[in-house]
Amino acid sequence: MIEERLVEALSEALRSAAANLGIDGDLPTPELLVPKQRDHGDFATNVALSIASRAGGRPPREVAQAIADAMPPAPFLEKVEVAGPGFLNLFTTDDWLHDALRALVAQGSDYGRSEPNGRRVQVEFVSANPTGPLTVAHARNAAIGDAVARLFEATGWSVEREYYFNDAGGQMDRFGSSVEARFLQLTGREAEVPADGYHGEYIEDLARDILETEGPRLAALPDHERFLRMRAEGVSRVLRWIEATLERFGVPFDVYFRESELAAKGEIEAAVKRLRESGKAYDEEGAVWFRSTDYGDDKDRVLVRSNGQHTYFGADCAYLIDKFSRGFDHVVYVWGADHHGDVARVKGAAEALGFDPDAVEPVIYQWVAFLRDGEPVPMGKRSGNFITLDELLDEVGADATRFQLLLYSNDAAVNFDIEAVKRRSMDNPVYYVQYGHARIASILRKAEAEGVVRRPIAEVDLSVLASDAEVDLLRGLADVPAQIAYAAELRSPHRIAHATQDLAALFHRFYRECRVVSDDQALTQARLWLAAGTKQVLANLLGLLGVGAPESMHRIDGDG
RNA sequence: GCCCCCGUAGCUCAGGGGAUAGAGCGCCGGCCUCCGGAGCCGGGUGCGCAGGUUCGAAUCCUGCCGGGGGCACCA
Repeated sequence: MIEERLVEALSEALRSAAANLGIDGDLPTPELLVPKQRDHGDFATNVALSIASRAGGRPPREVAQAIADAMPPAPFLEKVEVAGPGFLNLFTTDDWLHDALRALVAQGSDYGRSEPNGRRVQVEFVSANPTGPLTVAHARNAAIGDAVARLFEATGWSVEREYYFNDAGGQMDRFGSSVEARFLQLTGREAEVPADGYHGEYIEDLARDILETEGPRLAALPDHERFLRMRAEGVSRVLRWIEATLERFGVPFDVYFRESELAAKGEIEAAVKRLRESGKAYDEEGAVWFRSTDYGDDKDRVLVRSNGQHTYFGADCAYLIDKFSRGFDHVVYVWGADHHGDVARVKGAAEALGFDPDAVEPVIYQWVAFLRDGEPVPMGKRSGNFITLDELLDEVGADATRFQLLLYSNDAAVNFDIEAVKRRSMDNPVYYVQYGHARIASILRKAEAEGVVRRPIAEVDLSVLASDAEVDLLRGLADVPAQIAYAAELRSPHRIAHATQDLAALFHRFYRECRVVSDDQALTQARLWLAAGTKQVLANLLGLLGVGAPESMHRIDGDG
């Protein structure tokens, strides 16, 4: 809010200075930056530098001075200085920081969030085929997808989380055959799990559960019927596992979408028809192809195979139709690095189908390698050799897992050392942040126990918060809405994770230097509100990551 | 071969074209008569290489080098 006012004032000064300097044409909107060094002011702008070349050879500093001289009075603005090559450094009074704290207290859990923008976005993520439990390989997708969804929510979007799965493809057939074989074995019949089937122990668990709940009579069904039944029984059970795991992980889906619905609704045919009409689909060698090379793909892609079955990509096109038919303004796909090659053709397909390709947004993240004390953890679902997400959550806990997975840029391939993350120490920064929150909670409890009653913040003089530690903390709190907006714009939850750490650090320093509850009642009141505001913001930020903000933490004894 | 991501401190990673590039871990040294020491303070080294754009480049562009991943009518 102060930023807007300063930009307004700067714009006015710029217009006036430009007229005097003989600069015509469009003027840029001055951009504010926060200088790294305090003596460079509270805010700065390089607008003089960016227009100096248009000022008839005048040095940038002279242009900057002209703008400074033309600055109208602005609320909270104390002085303007010309510095360096031609920066304008803006020095503000602390009043706006006090206003920011009051706004934060008034808005509570809404602080940092934007007003509803009336737009709907679908975030599709995880989307693992239900051939087995979710593994650690799915964890980053779930963490990023949910956090991105939360960032959309925080910036005013109405969000739907969707899980898409293939319930009828070749992979599912092999899964079905595997379950069927185990089931037959349990009923005493000769059967082999196909070599390319699923050999994990959990397949036997599924078969046993089906046997217990459905009875051995299923073995007597005609072969094909039995196979279909086994596949369906297996899928529904695995889906229940997946839903339970995701719930533990704090990831609620609104819709589980089966691929088979697309064909059932006739959307595969509709997609092919629309693509043909747009001239982007053609027949060759008995198959139907999409001219994805028109959209930057390196080769055209098959939509419908020569045997009449649609491809995954064909289903993707139909799925686009389905998504947009549900009225979303924007659809997001959260994809691992292996899908980067799909970006061009899916956006291309959207365009060919008559949708805005910019409304189709893949969020790509790089792989995470799971280690145990530096040794890679082997993966491989078919072999049954993997760590499930449930096991990871048992070992590490949901909060530490999510925070660790959201700590790095989506573009960074990360290592997740299970032993290191498990260690309840500074090895996992989540505890640093949560500790900050718990520490504030403890202070507030202490104040209450001592009978200190917080007066309404409107009656509290916040100007007593004058030390560096206090002002820095106030600044940190005031900057949070901008941080959230920027993280959301970039679809970068890791920025939020870093913001929580920065804020916790600001608080810990404040705590060290400033005693909150003291004999000075005026100071105590102001500091209690500062602490309470910090607690609120830490909780809000952690909430964006799906990480809990505990009121207390267990003390660590010894090596914990 | 083509495509995507990465290369910043000993390690793991932040860094929005701006001024003196940051954090955590690890290492060394301090700090509890006091609201939670899972904390605080201090100590130092770095943008892979070469060009280009710019008043200004870790950031944008090109090439090279190094690391990771992906390129089926599999579905």
